[in-house]
Amino acid sequence: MEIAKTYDPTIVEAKWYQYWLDNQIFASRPDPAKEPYTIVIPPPNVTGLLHMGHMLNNTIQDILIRRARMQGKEACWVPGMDHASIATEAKVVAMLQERGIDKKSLSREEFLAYVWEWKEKYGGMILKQLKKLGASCDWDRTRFTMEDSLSEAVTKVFVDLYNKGKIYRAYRMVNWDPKGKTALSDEEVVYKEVQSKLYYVRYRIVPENSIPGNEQTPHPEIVIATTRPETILADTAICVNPNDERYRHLHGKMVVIPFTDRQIPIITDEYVTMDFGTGGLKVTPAHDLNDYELGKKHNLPVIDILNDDGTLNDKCGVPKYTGKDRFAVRREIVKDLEAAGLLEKTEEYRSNVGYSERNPDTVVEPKVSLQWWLKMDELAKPALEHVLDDTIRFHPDKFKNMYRHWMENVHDWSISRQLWWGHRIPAWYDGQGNFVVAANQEEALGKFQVQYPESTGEIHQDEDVLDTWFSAWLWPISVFDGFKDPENADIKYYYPTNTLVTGPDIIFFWVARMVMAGYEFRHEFPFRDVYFTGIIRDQYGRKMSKQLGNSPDPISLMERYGADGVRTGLLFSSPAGNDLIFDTPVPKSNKPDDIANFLKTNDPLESKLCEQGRNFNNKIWNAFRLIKSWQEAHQPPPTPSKGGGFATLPSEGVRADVAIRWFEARFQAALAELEDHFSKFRISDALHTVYDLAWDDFCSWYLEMVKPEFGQPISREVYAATAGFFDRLLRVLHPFMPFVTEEIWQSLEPRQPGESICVAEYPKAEAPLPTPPRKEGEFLAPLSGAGGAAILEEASLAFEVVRQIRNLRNGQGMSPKVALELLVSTPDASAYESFGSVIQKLANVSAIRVNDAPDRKHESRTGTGFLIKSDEFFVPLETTVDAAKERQRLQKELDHQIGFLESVDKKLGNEKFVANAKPEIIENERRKKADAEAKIKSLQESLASLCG
RNA sequence: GGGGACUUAGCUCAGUUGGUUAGAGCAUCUCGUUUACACCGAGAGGGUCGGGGGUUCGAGUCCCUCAGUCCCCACCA
Repeated sequence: MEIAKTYDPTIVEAKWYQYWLDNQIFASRPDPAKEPYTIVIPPPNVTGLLHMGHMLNNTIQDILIRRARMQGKEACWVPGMDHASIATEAKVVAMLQERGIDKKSLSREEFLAYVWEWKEKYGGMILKQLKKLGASCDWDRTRFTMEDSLSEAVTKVFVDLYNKGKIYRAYRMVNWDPKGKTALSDEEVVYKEVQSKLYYVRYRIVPENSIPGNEQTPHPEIVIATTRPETILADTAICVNPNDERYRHLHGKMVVIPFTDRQIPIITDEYVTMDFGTGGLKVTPAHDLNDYELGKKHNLPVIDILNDDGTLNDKCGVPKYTGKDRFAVRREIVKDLEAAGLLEKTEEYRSNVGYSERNPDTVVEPKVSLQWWLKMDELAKPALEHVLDDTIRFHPDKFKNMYRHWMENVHDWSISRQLWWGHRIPAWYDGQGNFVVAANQEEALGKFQVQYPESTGEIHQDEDVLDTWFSAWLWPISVFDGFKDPENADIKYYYPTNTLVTGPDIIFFWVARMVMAGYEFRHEFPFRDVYFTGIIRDQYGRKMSKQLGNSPDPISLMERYGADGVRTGLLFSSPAGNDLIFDTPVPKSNKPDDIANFLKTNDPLESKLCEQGRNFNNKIWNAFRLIKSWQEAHQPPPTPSKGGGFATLPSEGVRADVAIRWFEARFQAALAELEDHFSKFRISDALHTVYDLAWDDFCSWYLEMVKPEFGQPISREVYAATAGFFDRLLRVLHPFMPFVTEEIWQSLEPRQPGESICVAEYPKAEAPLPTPPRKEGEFLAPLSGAGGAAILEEASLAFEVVRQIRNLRNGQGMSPKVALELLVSTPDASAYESFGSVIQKLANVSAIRVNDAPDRKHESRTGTGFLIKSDEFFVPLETTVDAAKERQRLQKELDHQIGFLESVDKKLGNEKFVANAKPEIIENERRKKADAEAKIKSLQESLASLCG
């Protein structure tokens, strides 16, 4: 069989994903014999498309779930979608507008028909894209927040919370999105600092109201600084600080609103800061939260001059402004004020302005309106407590602080939205101002008969829908039908879930509220661990977003580098809890010209990270090709040997028992490291561990050790051990790169139909064993712990020797093909007994003579040497070495050692160090001193002999 | 304004209770097309650990301070 030299993921990935689906590998059902491991996906927007954030987030979830599945747990990853009320509605409104249809011209039913049509057409694309990534979700469990049974859950919860007195209806100041024409929660407002202006406006004092005898007042007017001059028309008072001497004489007077004949009083309140602006504040209760509170305190009227779409209504009292947008009016009124001599001056000013999260160009208006609210104080208590006491663990735990701060200052949640796409609020009204909350119209009628027997006529349901997050916060419960049937087998088995993987940007929107719902409705936490991924940024440090056009297309990336390549590429640089910079080139701005210029000289899909991921895949692929070639090569019959073991074949050239024992020990150490990383959610570190294990230890060292000469056979035992290692290596790699590992695993040995590496057992760490006697024939004994540590130490010495010899050749410009002789002088020869053949093979050493040349320094032969710890090495060379080069090298090393010795001597000569440091530290310093002294002595001798 | 974090090689980051003269990957440079892999192999160079001060026998690590970057919360018009 011919195996391609480079791995081609394109065909392979689709093939195996289909195989996994066909064989129901990802399907899960409660199995009391197994421990459940559950993840619910953060449901992406139903009409959303995959972006880099999803890639990272879902890769991490997939790694966790695949590993758990291989560890024999009942792994269940529930996928699904969010109806994304405001985001989807905004998209459909825009789509209709393009088609020339105005939402206002449609009935609710007509509009919703369009949304459902849109959802059918574009919905769920993201789930298909997740399959490309390799996400091992149980697709049979796919849920949608607007499907019937989840909608029922929402209604049930609403009615329940209303009956408990936690949901209420009230007039309050809310954040109003004039584009979406809906209320928003505090969390849906994004503040941006913008350059604006501070306008100093003159308000004329009404003379009739001036105090008698004081007509010659020096202040016929009061100047007020404002950033929003258009709201002058909604002012209901001017407020100054009572202690402000400048305005004492104006207390209680009236001023005239410019361009109107409306008069408002000058009131006093200590709330006003004297040293900001002019020390005077215009009070606009309808359009500013603080003014609203101030207005309530002083019983001021509320004059709302804005329509729902942000245009001015006729309450503004100036006909020419009526019907115009607030920003247009701002420009106009500034001109008018100036013309009227009422604008004293204008100053540049930076201030924070709230924008709608979903309509990012839309400035949010504070607006008083009648909305539904959810009381948060009681819900927050257990949710806060159990994060602080680590019942629910945050990774990284710095997010606990953020969480605590929000929970301690939580405001009631404004849950109603003036939209159509979403869960309609289950409240019914009669025409007389009465209402009831009920699961459906029939129940509502019943309630009316009991509560309002006098009520007559038709009832109608609330027109508004609920905030998207009001269904999302139920997700870990509702996906298992925990509301519909609280005692069903699924919810009892899978809940609480194990791990939530999400971005820190939705910690308040979603995570905090899920915790609340968990305790409120199941009296238990919804997940044990929350892993917050970083946010993906571009090379300029900007968050990747559609608006900026700075995100590479994930599907194209996967087509170029393979899903496995992109997965590993992303994770190579994913510090736990920190943002990650993705390295594809991006245009500096999203202006068409910039993009065009950018594309002329840049490849937007070029990514060193993904390349590294792809190269890693290829490396594994080629290890496979090598091992496979051995399998197919002729193997000799089992080699007879003493004691049930085997003798190394000449073609292998090394003591295979040493190679095998060493890699076994190395593998065990890596497994322990992996376990540690995973337990701390250090996923990127875990990848680095398997990367090093596979590339360096397995490919560069182990395979090179046992590799027979070209065309020569390998012994059956070594092949079996190697194939066994490779199999286990593939298993630890599989969660990170599912496709390539499946492809190789399937070809490595004949497999049964339906068999898959996805459900192959994850390698377990062996219990530590005592050092096995190093007798031939016992090499297969499992080895770790003390025995493992010893062999790992011997190996690292041997590897250092190999590196030094390679380096020496390199420095002398010698070909690797020239075999060298190696003389060793050492107090402990054991490492050379076991690893001597390894050194010979990998460094191309013809013979090692250990403690065999005590007088080698007096030998007349030319050569060169080096030191590792206390072992001295000498390589005799036929040809004369470049003496100058060699001297330079030795001198450099000598200088380093002298400096090193000085620093050690300084420490040991310090009485306080000897008195205070821990004994093992001092012992270590003494050893360092002895080593350095030995090295210096040897180096000096070498230099001397080189000169002589 | 309140809170949190970060600043280590050209770049992206490790450095877990303070203890060898600080590590990795990428990039750069040198050598090598040898027989799994040039999506490869063997090497090299590159850091006064943001600045300053302190604690300590000893500081990348702990404390203070200054500077810069970022995030969250609040929203004095």
